[in-house]
Amino acid sequence: MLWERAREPHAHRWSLPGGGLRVDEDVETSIRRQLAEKVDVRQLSHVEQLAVFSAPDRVPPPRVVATAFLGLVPSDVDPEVPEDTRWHCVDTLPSMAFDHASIVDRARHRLASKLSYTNLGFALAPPEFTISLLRDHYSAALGYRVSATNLQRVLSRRLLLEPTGGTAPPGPSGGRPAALFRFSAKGIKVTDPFAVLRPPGSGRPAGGGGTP
Amino acid sequence: MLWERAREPHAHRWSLPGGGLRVDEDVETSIRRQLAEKVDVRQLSHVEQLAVFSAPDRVPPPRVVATAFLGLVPSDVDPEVPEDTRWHCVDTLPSMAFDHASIVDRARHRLASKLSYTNLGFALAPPEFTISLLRDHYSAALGYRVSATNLQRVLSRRLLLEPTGGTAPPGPSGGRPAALFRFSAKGIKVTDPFAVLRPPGSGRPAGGGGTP
DNA sequence: CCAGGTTTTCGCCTACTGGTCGAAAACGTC
DNA sequence: GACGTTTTCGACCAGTAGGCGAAAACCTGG
Repeated sequence: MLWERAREPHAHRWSLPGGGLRVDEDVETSIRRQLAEKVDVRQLSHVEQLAVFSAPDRVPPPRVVATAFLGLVPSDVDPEVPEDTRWHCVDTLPSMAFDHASIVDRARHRLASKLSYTNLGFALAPPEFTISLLRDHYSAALGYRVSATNLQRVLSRRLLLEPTGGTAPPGPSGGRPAALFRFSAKGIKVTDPFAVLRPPGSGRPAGGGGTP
Repeated sequence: MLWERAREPHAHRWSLPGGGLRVDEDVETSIRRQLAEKVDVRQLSHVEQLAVFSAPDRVPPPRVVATAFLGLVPSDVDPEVPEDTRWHCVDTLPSMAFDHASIVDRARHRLASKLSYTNLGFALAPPEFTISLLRDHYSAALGYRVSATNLQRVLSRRLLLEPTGGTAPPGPSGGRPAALFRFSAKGIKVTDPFAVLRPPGSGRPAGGGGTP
């Protein structure tokens, strides 16, 4: 979501939403306040600090240090934005003001990485979703084709998919109706990473073996 | 590494090294400059932004926003520090000034997480190291026992371990001398994450099959 | 110099995980 | 009712992690 600057510097160029930090708020409160002027903040499914951008010449003087955030909105919400603001496809972004292009770059990298070691992918989808939708989001964020079969198995083996029982109507060209799922958070947040080097004794599920 | 504050507020309490950002430097340059007053900066094997701490009341007025960093030093360097500064064990830290305890907490969490999905573990060890040493670092950072056997296999399967040919002398109580390894960075940085959902066609190593 | 303790290293086995393929199911349209 | 489409499921294979236990290589004490 970009906003067309009205004033100099970089007037009429697209830039990320944001603004100054007030003395009585922390940075997350601040960015949520700034965003509230653009969209309904309750739509945000995830917000996290991205990085501090602080090159002395990143903006014309006076010097400004920016704390950039990564915010996600589920794909089902149709966020209405004010006149001077517009949603863009990340693959076809216009030229942007200041160092905002590199901020977007970092955000895309962060999201793609986190899809691998967290469950952040669910923050991209509505509360109820089909596997195909989820796969499309993964594909878009990662930049390569993802198999729905594999995605479903990997996620359901982690006990993250809970079928709602309902189905979604097929598209205009027919096809089997897709089953609906929701994110099954068994005390897990979408941001929790799963370890690769696990604690000892955690590879052994209860039971097993065989006393035939 | 903590530093004992000389002046109010929080005089005589331990705090993380740091200081004000100058107008002509970015935050990373700044923290490296601040650290240079304490230790030889060339010893740092890794530096990354941790997070911005910005609660309005985190320090007594006037308000200060801090960009915290995570810095790693290989375990073989014995960093000499000035009089007012000391290295502490992270498990037995003294009471700290401001919100610095929560900063340390976050740093420990970040390091433990990153050990799983990056090769940051190598930044904890000297250029040449034994598997046991590496395992000890992993165990300390993760907080649970790690098997040297498994660690070696996992890392060498990723082609990250390169034997130097040398061996390290055994400890005072004997034992087989340990082989020395170095980090084999084949165009890989210690910070590069490895994806769990891989691009299609990457599970197939060249060749394979069988035409006997 | 040999017996016993210690630490590292290697091989084997098992369970789990991810990737791929193809068949079957469930829909729409012609 | 035949055909195209999309989803779903099962099967197969290779790669990966965890867990022994044996062997190797060293030390010390008798």
